[in-house]
Amino acid sequence: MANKKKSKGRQKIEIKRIVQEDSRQVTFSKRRSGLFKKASELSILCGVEVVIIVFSPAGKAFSFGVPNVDTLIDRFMHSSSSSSSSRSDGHKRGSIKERELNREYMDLSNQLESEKKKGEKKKSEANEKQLKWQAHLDSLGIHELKQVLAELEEFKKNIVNRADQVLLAGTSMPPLTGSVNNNVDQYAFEPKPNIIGTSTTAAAAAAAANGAHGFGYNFGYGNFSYDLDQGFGFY
Amino acid sequence: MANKKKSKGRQKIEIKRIVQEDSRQVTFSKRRSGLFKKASELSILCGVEVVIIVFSPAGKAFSFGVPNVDTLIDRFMHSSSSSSSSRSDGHKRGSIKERELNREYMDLSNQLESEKKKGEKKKSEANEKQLKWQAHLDSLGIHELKQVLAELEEFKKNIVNRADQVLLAGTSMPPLTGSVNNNVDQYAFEPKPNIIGTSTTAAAAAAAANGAHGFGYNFGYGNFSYDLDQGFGFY
DNA sequence: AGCTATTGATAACG
DNA sequence: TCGTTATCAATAGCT
Repeated sequence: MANKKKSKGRQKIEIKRIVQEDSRQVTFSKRRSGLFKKASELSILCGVEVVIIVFSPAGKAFSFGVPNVDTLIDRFMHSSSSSSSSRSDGHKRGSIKERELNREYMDLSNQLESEKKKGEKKKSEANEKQLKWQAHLDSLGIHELKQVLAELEEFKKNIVNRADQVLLAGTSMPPLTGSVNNNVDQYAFEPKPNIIGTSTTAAAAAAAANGAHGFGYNFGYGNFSYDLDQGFGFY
Repeated sequence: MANKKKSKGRQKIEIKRIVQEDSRQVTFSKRRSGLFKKASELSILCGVEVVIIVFSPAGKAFSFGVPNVDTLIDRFMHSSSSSSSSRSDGHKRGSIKERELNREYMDLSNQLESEKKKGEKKKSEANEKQLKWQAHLDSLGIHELKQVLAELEEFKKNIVNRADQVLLAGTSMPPLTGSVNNNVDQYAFEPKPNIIGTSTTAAAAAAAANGAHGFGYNFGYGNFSYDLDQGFGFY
């Protein structure tokens, strides 16, 4: 049958950090390109000036500007409070308009996010979950398995971080970090980050997404589970 | 029934200045919106920082920035400039020198860290799970954490084994050992004090879930997150 | 501000 | 990184 598809074509994706390094890099490249193109079109179609700057995690800056980046940035800074440090505490001159816009984006993203909720039952015994997990594993392709592995790595790193933390705070023992892939994220476990503006922790909306097809892994300290919709967890 | 089309739908257009005042305005509005959305997605998907400024002919400035417009512009200016683009096909990226960027990035993070924390709690099932998880982790001593790690390793092995099976059974692929380069990003909502024009910042809910308040892990099949206010959770 | 019909962008693969 | 293709997402033209 000549119905052999050459590829699955574009698939829908959730807007959240791409874990796989290479995929993320590819997407970054493609989308940055697309973004610049869009900006270009906007400027031409509507006769407006646009500047975009993108900082990659590595610290590289990619910029785009019509008619010219520097000029526009200059103008922007002169037309607004150029004092760079004035955001120590949340909102300032919050106009109604900006508030609305913020909300707009919130809603927008919420839509994208809440799309993954097709809640079902949940909560079954660990054994049952484990069986499902096995079944699930069997159904995964190599790519998906790699994905899960990658995620697991991240998960592990944070436990390691937590361990290091404990060590630093208390007894003195050799850090676990040494035995694990370093490259440990600095912001991992210990909470410090904070948000400046509004923002209702989106966990709420997502939280509604109640369980589903999960599976679990039982061990000494509890039931470690992984849920298709909810991810890893302890019970 | 005469299947009357409700509209001609989208038609192909040339990328050149839209003459019709009204249409141009509408397009400006729509496309600007789309551009910001794309930027938001790029920042979330790839964990990068983005800033966009659009000057309307009237002199209004519309801006978008993750995590914050001013900060990024400052960084950009301090790191040098250049690299612009003009006209239609403006795919262009300019490499900016980096070096100090890392340090500045750190400073930025520290600033964000010292921000005030707002406490708001929501009760839901998921939230309870988060609390449980947090409590669980906190209660663990270094020894237990090591145990968890060990279990995690075993857990991983199972996945790897499964992957190997897949590999053996199917096409051959490169070794399956994905070390993940994690980079928890911090986003902040922060309306820019733009005098003229509207300013938006939108990491949106997805970003919040991804690390604004704490940090998040995105699993391909679910999420696992830690929030300053809500602790660990999955959804 | 909504609604489609289409075009345009791009995720998954080779 | 580049090319292909199937899909998904953005949006031009109307109301």
